[in-house]
Amino acid sequence: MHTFWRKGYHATSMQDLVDAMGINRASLYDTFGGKKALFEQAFELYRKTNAQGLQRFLEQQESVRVGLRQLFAMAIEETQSEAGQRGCFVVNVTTELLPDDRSMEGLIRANKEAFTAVFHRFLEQGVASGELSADQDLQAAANLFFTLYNGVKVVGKIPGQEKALMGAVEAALGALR
Amino acid sequence: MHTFWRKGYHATSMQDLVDAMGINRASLYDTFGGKKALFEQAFELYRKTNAQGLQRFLEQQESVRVGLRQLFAMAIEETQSEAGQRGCFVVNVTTELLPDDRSMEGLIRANKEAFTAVFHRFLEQGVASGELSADQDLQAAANLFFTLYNGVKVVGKIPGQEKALMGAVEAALGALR
DNA sequence: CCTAAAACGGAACGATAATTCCAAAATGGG
DNA sequence: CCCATTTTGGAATTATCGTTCCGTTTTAGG
Repeated sequence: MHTFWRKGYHATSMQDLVDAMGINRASLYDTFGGKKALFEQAFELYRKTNAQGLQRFLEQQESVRVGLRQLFAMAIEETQSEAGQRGCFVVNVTTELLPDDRSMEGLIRANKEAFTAVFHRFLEQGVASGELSADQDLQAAANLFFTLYNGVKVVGKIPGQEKALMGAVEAALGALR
Repeated sequence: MHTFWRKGYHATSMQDLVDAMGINRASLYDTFGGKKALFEQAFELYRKTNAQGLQRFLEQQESVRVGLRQLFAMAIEETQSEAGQRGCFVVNVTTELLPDDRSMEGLIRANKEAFTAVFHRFLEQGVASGELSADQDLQAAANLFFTLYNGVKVVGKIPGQEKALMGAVEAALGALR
């Protein structure tokens, strides 16, 4: 999974995967069926792990602003680390395979919807707790944070953008009333 | 250029390029030197064209909010068109080639800096004209709009996201005071 | 018109790619 | 321990890949 994440689908060879997984080439085919099937399974594992991680993180937050700030701070800090320079697997797949490979489109859309739903519920909690005002479009805000998250994972691939990205996040938080 | 833009670097074969450009394979090598060199030239042409287009567009805008709204509306509408589903060449290259291919990093960074500078000057004009309040971090706002633009170009690869993306943009505009 | 240069069509070259094959080795359960 | 199953190491298969080659055709300038 990490190899696909880092190099993308096309630039990852089966030998790369054999090396990374430490199993024999024939076993790899026996177990997974082929490059594409393996890719899809890796993608689905990543997507599920990611969405659950986000959900769990936000469940533990008491303040919407603080929670979102921390979420983005972690994401941004991660982009500056060795492993985090891979960016977001979903984002990488989106830009690499769409629009030509329609087979991934449904999964990518499902991921988007799951993420914005998590953001949306989190913002609703902010309204219920009185932190946020009820007179704003929470759906739009959820879409803003999801889209911004995608942007962060792209721009964060450029080394040295921590401060600029964190500024962008602070500006976006300013949109919450 | 369009082929690299759509398929990415690794998935584009020289035969794809021969077909797209309609010249002989040997001439292609004679003229450009090789796949990588051709890619870099295509990228630089795109980057320059794009940055100049953005500059020219914003120069004609009298209102910051209206100008940014239109800019993003156009970008979002474009993602729903056939040609626009390619997304943004720079974004695609960033996610495909970083972090492994460091040779593109300088160009990608330069592009980021050019774009945020254009946004920043535009916001400054808004302050000078009285539309925007001077007591906000214009650099952070410029970074927000640049990062959001990147996010739009990713999420916009999923068909049917026009409304959601436009909502995200409206939410982000709400951050301007 | 002539001729040098450029472009062409087609193929060769060596490497890489995904997938399959097979005898041998390793594993795990009875 | 035995044996069936799984995994292995190594290679083969077929196709594609980026690059180069070369005789022929086309082009453009004098």
